[in-house]
Amino acid sequence: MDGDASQPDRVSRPSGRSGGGRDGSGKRVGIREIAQRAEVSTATVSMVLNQNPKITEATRQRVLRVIHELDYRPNRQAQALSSKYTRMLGVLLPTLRHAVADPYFGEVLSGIVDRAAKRGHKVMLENVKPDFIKTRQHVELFERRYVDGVCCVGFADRVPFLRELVDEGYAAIAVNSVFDDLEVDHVVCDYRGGAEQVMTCLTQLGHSQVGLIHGSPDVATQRMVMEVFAERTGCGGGEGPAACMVDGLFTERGGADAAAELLQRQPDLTAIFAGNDKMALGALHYAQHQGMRVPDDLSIVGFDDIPHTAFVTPALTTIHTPLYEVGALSADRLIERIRGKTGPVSEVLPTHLVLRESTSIARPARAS
Amino acid sequence: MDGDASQPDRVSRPSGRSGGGRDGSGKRVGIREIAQRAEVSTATVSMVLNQNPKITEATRQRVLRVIHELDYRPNRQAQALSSKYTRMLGVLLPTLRHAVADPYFGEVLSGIVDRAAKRGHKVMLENVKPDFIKTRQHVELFERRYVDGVCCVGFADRVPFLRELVDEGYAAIAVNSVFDDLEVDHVVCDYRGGAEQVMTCLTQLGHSQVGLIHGSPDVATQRMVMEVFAERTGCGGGEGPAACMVDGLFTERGGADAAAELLQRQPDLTAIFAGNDKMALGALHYAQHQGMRVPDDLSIVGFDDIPHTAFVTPALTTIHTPLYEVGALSADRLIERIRGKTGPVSEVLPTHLVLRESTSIARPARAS
DNA sequence: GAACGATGGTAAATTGTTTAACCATCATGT
DNA sequence: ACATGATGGTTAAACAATTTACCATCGTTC
Repeated sequence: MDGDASQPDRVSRPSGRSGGGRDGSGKRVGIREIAQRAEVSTATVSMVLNQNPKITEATRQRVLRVIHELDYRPNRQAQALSSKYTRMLGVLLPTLRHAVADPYFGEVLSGIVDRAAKRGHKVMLENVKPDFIKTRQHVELFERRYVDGVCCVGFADRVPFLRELVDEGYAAIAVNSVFDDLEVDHVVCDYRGGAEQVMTCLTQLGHSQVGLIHGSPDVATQRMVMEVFAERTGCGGGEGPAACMVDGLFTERGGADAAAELLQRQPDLTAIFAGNDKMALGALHYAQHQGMRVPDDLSIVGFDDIPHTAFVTPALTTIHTPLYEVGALSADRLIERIRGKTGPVSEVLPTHLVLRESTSIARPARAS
Repeated sequence: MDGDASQPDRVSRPSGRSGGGRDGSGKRVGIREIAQRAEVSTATVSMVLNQNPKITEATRQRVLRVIHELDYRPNRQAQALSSKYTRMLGVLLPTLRHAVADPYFGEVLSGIVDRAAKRGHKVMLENVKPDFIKTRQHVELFERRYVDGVCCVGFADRVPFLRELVDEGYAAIAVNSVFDDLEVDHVVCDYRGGAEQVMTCLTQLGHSQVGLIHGSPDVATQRMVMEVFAERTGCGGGEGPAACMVDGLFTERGGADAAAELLQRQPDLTAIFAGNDKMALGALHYAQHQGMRVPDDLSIVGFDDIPHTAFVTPALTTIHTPLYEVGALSADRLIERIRGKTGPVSEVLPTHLVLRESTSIARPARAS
């Protein structure tokens, strides 16, 4: 998939295992034994391991043969110690417990882990609780040489630790989030574009009274959705709280409550747009519970296209966000940055509308 | 929480940062500089770091002061290289992509990460795909000294790699799973007990026609549920497939399909017991979709008590499994095993019934 | 006062790689 | 014939800790 020569020391499995890479006396075999048996220096072996082109094909083969014979595997700690890199990526997640349980994070995390593995890197997980920052674990990660770089997933604006890392010159990337007052590498889905598509779709279906359930406005991507919504509806652009939008806290429960609030404020609402699928599902649940028919009485649109949305009845119309790819690309870009590639990274991946069953033409406006 | 002196080298943050642990010339400060400035040997500093009681309180303080002044942080790779331990745990998950999206794994994983952190360990994530085994990454994890031990979460019976690890003498623990033909440390919830409670509850409510939606019979914990179910209902103990139980594949979709199958086979069913909550939710969804009233027409019981179950309508009666604790305890036991504690580990954590709204007294049997 | 064991510390070896600097050897251009 | 530049390696010094002997000192005990 990528012609990337970035798995230096992965050597294919030897045919005859001789006890898991130990020599006769039971001691682990090291680079020295290989060098000895192949009648070369350890430097040469190291260069073979790292595919240094300086080495002739002939000697390369000779060394490789011995490596296979002795089932030699380089010690990662030693490699990390003497080389500049640990080949370990950190993934920072807030409140891991609930984050990991979310399909959203599952996709992103898988993308990161898979791509990192493909590039010869491992991934370490960190649960970022307030205590984590307070004890300065985030810099410790770098200063103690645990990792070469970190992926930050799911943080809201007020995370000073990210700024600190960037300032110190450590490699960090924001995964599917942006921070407008901070220049940090990031890979995000096109939330703005997605929101536009939703609004266009709803408009075409004749919906003029639309409510928005957004996640925390501390999250820049949610603000984008709010902005687009405000531009398109003319409601909510101002300073104070607007009648047409309610915070759904990113959760199903919150989405349900927000839907209740919206419908109470504006009973003539014909459509609800939610900033993520969980909130949309909550709204759907609430509406059905209230005896409303979706989509006949109320159209609902989500955001993210988590797997579950296709299963629920009616299947949810939503915006597909390529979260797995976001994770994968983040890992790629982070690794490049680690390897010294400079220049700001700012990738925006396209989103698209997935039209399913939870949307339809607006019901005629109630006679007033 | 634990009086465990197992975070040797975490030193509290220095007051005056002098540039992130670098000396005047911009070079990272090492144990040598500390030793020099404190007028002791590097061995002494190392011993202070590792809380070796051999060191006098007076010198300990002197060294500590210098450590704080210079903002020194020991290099983890070097520590790992020269000591016997990496202080890294691996977590092996099958098909990470979907696994992580599951609240089940979220809880377990959080438990592992939190407890590991508390014990001064980091956690590495591995996505176990067929290729992972084929390229023998599982042994590489140990032989290349990536990890000291691994937690295996969510694997079915036929995972030869676990046996191999155990045979080679590597530290591994099965998290919430058991393998009856393999003696490996494990920490599990009491599935048998949970199933008994469910059956007792249903019996008391007067349900005599109960169907079971189980997960893959390749998973020992599901087999336990199946066995208890068979004992209590007298159905399904034999060899061939029984009318009263269907495989729900652990998914919502599968649960829905299984419910359809069960109800078609036995229209007089008054209750369905599912081996996990997702399948139960699928069954619930199907039943409601068919116009059945839950719990009036059909009682449904799940297993695991994932957060979502409390939110759905009707809220699901289920068995609470302490998954976070399972993860945490697994990390504990694994670390103990790594440190040389021998003897098989076999912890069974109690489960309990959470009675919510999806169960009620059985509807009267249809007049035949 | 000599022998002895504890106490608190040190010097030096060890861990297993990478890498910078150096060095033959050989083909090439002048 | 000779300086020149690649080519393909080697030597030895990092890398940054831990750990194993070993050692001096001191307080006891007989």
